[in-house]
Amino acid sequence: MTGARAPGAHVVPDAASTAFEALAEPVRRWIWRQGWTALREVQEMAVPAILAGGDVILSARTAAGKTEAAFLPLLTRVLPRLDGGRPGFAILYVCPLKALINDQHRRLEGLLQACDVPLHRWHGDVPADAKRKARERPQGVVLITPESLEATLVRRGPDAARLFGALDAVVVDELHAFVGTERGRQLQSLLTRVEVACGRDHVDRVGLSATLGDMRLAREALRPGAPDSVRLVESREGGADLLLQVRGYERPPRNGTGSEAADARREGAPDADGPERAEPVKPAPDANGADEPIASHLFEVLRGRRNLLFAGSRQRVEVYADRLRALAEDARLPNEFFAHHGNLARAEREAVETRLREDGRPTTAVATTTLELGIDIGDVESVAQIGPGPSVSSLRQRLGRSGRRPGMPSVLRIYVAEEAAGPTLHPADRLRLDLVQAVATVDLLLERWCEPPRVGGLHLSTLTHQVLALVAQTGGLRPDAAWRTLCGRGPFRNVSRDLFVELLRAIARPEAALVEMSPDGLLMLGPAGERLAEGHQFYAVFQTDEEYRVMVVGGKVLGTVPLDLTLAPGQTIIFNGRRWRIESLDARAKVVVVAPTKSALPPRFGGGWSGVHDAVAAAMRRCLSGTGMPAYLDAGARALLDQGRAAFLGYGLDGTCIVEVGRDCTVLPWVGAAKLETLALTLLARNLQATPYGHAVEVRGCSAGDLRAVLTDIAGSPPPDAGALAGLAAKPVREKYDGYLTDALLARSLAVERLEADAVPDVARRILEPGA
DNA sequence: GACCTGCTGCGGTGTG
Repeated sequence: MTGARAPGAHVVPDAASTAFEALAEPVRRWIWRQGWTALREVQEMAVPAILAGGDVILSARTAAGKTEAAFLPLLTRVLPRLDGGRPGFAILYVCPLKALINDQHRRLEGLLQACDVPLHRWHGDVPADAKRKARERPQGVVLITPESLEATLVRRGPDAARLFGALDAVVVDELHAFVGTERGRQLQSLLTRVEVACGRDHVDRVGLSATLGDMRLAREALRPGAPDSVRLVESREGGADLLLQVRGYERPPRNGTGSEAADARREGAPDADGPERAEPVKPAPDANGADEPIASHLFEVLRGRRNLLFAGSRQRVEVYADRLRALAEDARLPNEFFAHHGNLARAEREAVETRLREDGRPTTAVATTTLELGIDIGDVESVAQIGPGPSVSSLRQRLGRSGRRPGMPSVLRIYVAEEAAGPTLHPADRLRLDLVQAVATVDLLLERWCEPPRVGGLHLSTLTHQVLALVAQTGGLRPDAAWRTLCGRGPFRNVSRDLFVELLRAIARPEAALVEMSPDGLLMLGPAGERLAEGHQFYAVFQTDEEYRVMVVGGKVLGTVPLDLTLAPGQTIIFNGRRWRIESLDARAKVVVVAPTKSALPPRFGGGWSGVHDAVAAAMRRCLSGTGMPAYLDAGARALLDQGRAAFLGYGLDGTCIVEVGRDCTVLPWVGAAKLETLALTLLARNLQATPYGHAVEVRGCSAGDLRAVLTDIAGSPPPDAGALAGLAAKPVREKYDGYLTDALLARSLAVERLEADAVPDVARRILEPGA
């Protein structure tokens, strides 16, 4: 393991606390009773900033005390005003997870009691009776999800002014989880709608966040249109030392001829019923199993401790949880390895979280990104990861889960397996791009760089939803009033009046029927809009698919599996880290009943490849063209990097970005996913068979010379028309309400959100002359 | 070759 300085250096706070003196009497008394000797750095900094009023972002690592940093001064602000007895909540706290609301409720209960301020939980699992009582006597602090806030506005629009008219501030927790997403856009819109409904010009917003790559984007996210008015409180307290290792492994070559194996891999499951393929391609030995050397090393270093293992996909979570459990059984040890992902039942996941947080026994949670979020699991001793991971910011979140105790380092191990070299290995595989991506990601983390969220999208699906919600909330309004609330003052700033009218026309078409105009010029819900807005599934803006429940004989629900999965009685699956046989299946009730068994295969979940940021791709090229060997690589990883660099030079990639493979070409432009996708569409528009795959664009049936000629023409031409390129894309319907829009609107939104047409000539130039 | 998040109100019946 290699020591390296983690992002975040120690900062010594001022010894004398004027912040403490500024707090209200009951708040100070509560602090005394906690036995705190001093306020944490972020709290010292937050108190004067929040007492001064205005919008504020508090940024500090997990467990630095951000929640108290916000609530100590906010309570100080509201306490003098509570005696008047005016109805209405004083503080609205919004966060993305029900589990986090429950955590925060536990955490704030004592403080709020000491101040004699009511505290309400408000989400789908809270009994309707408690919510009714909070609605009847709105006072104090309410902890709510965006969806429950949406439901309140839609169902009780006329009540909004009474509930929220007296708000002193809104707290947005886990701000980074909202930036650039559909759900974040909905939340921004909700906060504007609350202000408008109450006739308020401005209600202070306080954003809490652990990881923020770009502070300007975070400020814009908290107050769209006025980022400069948002003050920033950034604490760097508590950065631990980092012990880091990247380990490399070679797995045995796949069966079948090289090209066949590569095709099968590229196109997913082998297709057995094609007449031209008499024998299906045999799956590789590891296709459904763990890499055995990785599993044994994990078992050796993780057992007996408290760890998180990020396995990369739900299927790999199941595979490794199952394999590590088996290794524990072989060693006659009690099991300490548990699966944790989004398809497991809440009770199963909570059992793992509770064991990590409260139980002294050694425990490793094998997880997807579920445990990156702010759920309280205490401190862990080490973090391990299989594969390069999706992004730098994700790696940073994972790292923050360990090394939280004073004097304890953060420990991170990354395991990368690449296919052993053989005559049939594809050039892209010879470059060892998984290992190179892991190195690039780690290097950028050590440089403290982090992907900025992708902002600036039109989000027309969510705008459609917000039009329906606003009409339902108000009972009908003039189109120009809707535009002013949602686009003029609200977050849909890049939607002009003309584009808004085009959207209204699209969703008013008879085949959509979401809205219609009343004779006196009011925007009303159409028949389909009424049905949507009345439904239980209306309040969330993100898309979800239907799934089967997995139930053990006797009735306990383990979790869910995708509906399109081919499941039949007699088949076996690995689920929740254990092996099961399917006993029966009820398609109407969507239930799979299972019983324990000895051997089984892991279930398949959906998914795809989302690619990397431009900066990661550029760092990958620097890594391959360099000669230095990072100190954090083990012998296996060093060998893989040597192989990748030899291949890089062998293909002449220091002087070109094109590798000719038989009658095809592989193009490696070292750019991120959006530029790669746009380049492929540009080539497609010129009648070349171009497909983005991984970090490359593959061009079928085209010589390097012909491809160069086309790229020379692209480099010398104006950028292609983004809308026309978007029209060629296969999947324009991506979000929940996209299906109601016209092709023209979908192409326009895709062009803005996913493509970078303006960059295409430059990308073509750099492919032709990489050194330039 | 990926991951995650969320959800109302009412009417019927049963119980103390």
